[in-house]
Order: sequence, then structure tokens, then C-alpha cells
Amino acid sequence: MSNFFLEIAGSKRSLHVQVAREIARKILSGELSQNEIIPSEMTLCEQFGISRTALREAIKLLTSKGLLLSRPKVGTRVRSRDNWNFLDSQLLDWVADIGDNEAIYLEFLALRKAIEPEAAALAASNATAEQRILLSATFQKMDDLASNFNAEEWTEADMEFHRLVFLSTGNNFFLPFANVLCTMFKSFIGHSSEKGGTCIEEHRAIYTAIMAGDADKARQANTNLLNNSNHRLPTNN
Amino acid sequence: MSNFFLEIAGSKRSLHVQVAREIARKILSGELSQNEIIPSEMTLCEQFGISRTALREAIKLLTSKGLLLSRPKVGTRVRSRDNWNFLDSQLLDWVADIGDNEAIYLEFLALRKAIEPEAAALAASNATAEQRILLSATFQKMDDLASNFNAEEWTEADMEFHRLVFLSTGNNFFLPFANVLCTMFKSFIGHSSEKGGTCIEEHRAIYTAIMAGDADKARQANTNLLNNSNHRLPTNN
DNA sequence: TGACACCCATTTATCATACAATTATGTTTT
DNA sequence: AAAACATAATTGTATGATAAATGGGTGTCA
Repeated sequence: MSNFFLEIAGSKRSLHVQVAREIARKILSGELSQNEIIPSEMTLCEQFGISRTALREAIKLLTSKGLLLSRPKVGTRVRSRDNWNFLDSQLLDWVADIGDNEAIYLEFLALRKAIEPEAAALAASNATAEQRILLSATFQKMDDLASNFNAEEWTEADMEFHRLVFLSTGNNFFLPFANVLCTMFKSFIGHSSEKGGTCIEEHRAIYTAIMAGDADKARQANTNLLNNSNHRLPTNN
Repeated sequence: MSNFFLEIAGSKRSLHVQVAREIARKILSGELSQNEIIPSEMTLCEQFGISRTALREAIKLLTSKGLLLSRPKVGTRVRSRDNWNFLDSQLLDWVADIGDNEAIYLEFLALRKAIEPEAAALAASNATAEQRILLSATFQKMDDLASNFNAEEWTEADMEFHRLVFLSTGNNFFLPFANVLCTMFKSFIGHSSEKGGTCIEEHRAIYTAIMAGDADKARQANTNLLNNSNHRLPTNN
């Protein structure tokens, strides 16, 4: 399978993304404070040693995510925090570089508790035949890995399972959570699963309910997973 | 108060945003199908009659929202639907221009039912003193308008109330919903409120619970609002 | 025949420069 | 004092050139 679909929009290789990432870091860390006017384009070009073209594309990228707002004559301003789109996986990726990861992880868990049970319920009602096949294959893999544990493969399958749930809701507004969840898995949860922490039975309950088309049971099962599982805080090993 | 904070990122005046909007329309409407390679930069420049600079900034904007992905030699491709960030208010604004609005409205309502009760619960627990003051002022306005109805002002206050709930959660991941909700209000719900449809008592229950710091009651009250209210489908009067 | 290294053409990526549009600020005029 | 105006600073757009990336073709060799 091509890895095209797994690629993150705006390859990290490109210059303007690297610069955007650096500016984002300064904003997210508070080095640049909210509502502050950042240096002019020419100044930043010199600081980064890049052309105006590349710098402007970086600024446009950050503008699109709600971090900046440019106006002629007045300059480019850091927008207030409530305009930052934390549900953008690229931005989330940058956030992960800053820390404090523990707080972010807990906040995300709160979001999962709100959204994921409902996503499971919708998936139970709306998943297509094709999506059910994918879900079956992925759960099968999880089941195998539960008895023959492999941390890396488990994390991958676990992530894919929850991702498929979001994709199976048949609701456009739930789709973005699939990517956000993947980013969080890779950034925070990746190394938090250990043998014995697979929660395979909780996952089985979700899987079974979705396949049976039982929305209420799927919702409850996913709630149970998020409450009972021994999801750990990220460890920096 | 300056209207700076109400501005949408990337003024609609700028050329590259206009072009991005037009390309987005073609993608969202299916005129450009998923995984399709769009014409080369030079071709598009001629089609739109703009410079490469402006076109590239437009493409970068769409890339940032998950609609496009560019690679040297191969070209710029329309990404598959599950990469489109529907939780971006600018993209949502473009979606609103396409329709079919009825389906989108219902999908969004499903999202609200998942996320808003939990947001209300978090707000009850975490709202700051300052946020409680804002919430009080806004609800007071709603209460006044309920007995002395004015459609436009009511919609504004209603929107502000729910927006404040998201901002009061103290959770970064709930913040973006504030803007998304506002966009939806302006695009879809704006003309759906009529006299008698204010649900003032349901709103009062949410407000009271949040001010009392009763998370469970706030969650339940918001659930009631979304289930019992006579939210209507958008009417095209 | 097939695998591998190499070259080539196409497309995006970046750079450099010039000019236009916007608007806060200060200045002049009434 | 108020209003109209001019100025300067900054972003917005245009243009042309060069660099980098890469799919596809070509040829070599086993």
C-alpha cells in the first residue's frame, strides 16, 4: 500500500514548514505573547536567512491555523489563544514538541471521553460493509497481538481501530478526530502501552457492539474503555 | 471595542483567499474528485488570471486544511475526504456556500450532542471568575430578550452563550468548537430562531448549573436543550 | 529477461526584485 | 478644534529566474 495516504499535509522537508514550525514553537511556548506584533517580514527574512516567498508561506500556514493575522501597515499579530485550532493535527504535532505533555494528554483524554463514545454509537449505526470489514481485520490483529504481545504493533493496531471508528461514523465532523487521534497516539501514547495494558476485552465489547449495530452498547463500551483502562501518562524513557 | 477579535483569519478581501475559496468550492462540490491531480500552477495562473505568488498562497492555504497535497514533479493532488479538516471554521464557511445545508446541519447537531454537554460539565467545574461574569451578562441579555424578543439580537446572544461555555472549559481542545459553533450559527442557524423558540428555561438550567459548579446537572441540562429544543432546519427565506 | 544505475524532462520549491494597495500617523488646512 | 490631506511603513501582488525533487525512460550488464 502506498504511504501517500499516511503523509502529513505539508511535508516537513519544505522550508516554509520548518520556519512555520519554529515560529509556532515560539507562539505556543509563550516566547511570543498573545496579541503581540511580530517583526516585519523583512526582519524575519534576515533572521531566518530565507526569502520573503518562503517566509510569507510560513506565515500563511500559521494564519490558516489561527495563530497569526496579518494586515498591511500594522503588521502581523499573534492571535489570542481561543483562535488557535488545536484540532488541527499539524498544529497538534507542534504542540507535542513543546510540552507540558502531561497536561495536554489529560485534556485530550477529556475530549476523547466526550467524543469517542458517541463516535462508536454512530459507527454502530452507520458503518458501511467495507468499513466493517476493515474493522474486523483490525480487531482480529489486536486479538492476536493481545496473546502474542508486541508493543509497537499493538500501538499501531490500537490506533487504527479507534481511527476506523471515527471514519465509520458517516459524519463529516467526526472525521478530523481520526487524524487528531493518530497524532496524539504517535506523540504521547505511543510508549505508554505495556504488556497487560491492552484492554482487549474492553475493545472486544466495542467491536462486537458496532458489528451488531447496537449503538447504545457501543457507546457504553467505549465509555468503559476510557474510564477503566489503565491508560498511562506518557513516559519519557 | 475593536472588531479585531471578531475578524476571520485571512481576510476575504485578499486575492489568494478568494482563489482558495473558489478551488475549495470545486473540491467540496465534487467538481474536482478525490485523489485527482489538479492542473499545474502555470495553468491555474492563466485560468484565474493571477500571479504564481497568489496562486501558490491559495494552494498552501488549502493544503493546510487537508484539501490538497503538492509534490514536485507529480503535481498537486486533491486529498481524500477523511483528511479534510471540517473543524476549521474557514473551511466550514466554504462548506456552507455549497450545501446541501440540511445534511450538514444534522451532522453538526450530532456533534453538538456529543461535545456540548461535556463542555457544559467542564465549564461548571473550571470556569474562572471572569468567565462567570461574562456568562452572567450574556444570560441576562438572553433572559431580557426572551420576554422582549428580537430575532437578530437573540441569535447573537444565544451564540455568545454557547461560545462562552466552550471558552470556559479550561480545555484547549474544546476551544476550537467555539469558533466552529459561531460559524455554524451564522451560516445555518441564524434565521431558524423565531419567537417562542428561545428555549429560555433550558438555557437557564444550563446557566444555573454552571454557576453552581454542578457538572452533572450542567451536562444533563445541555443534553435536554439539544434534545427538546425546537431547533429547526435552516430555512431559505 | 530482469535488475540496476544513470540521465532527462516536468513540476513544484525557493529566490530576488519591483511595484501596488492599505492604513496608522502626523501635518496642514479650514 | 475638526476635518481633509500627505507621508511613510507594512503587507499584498506580480514577474522572472534558478534550484530541488522525482517519475519515467534509457541503457548497461548479468
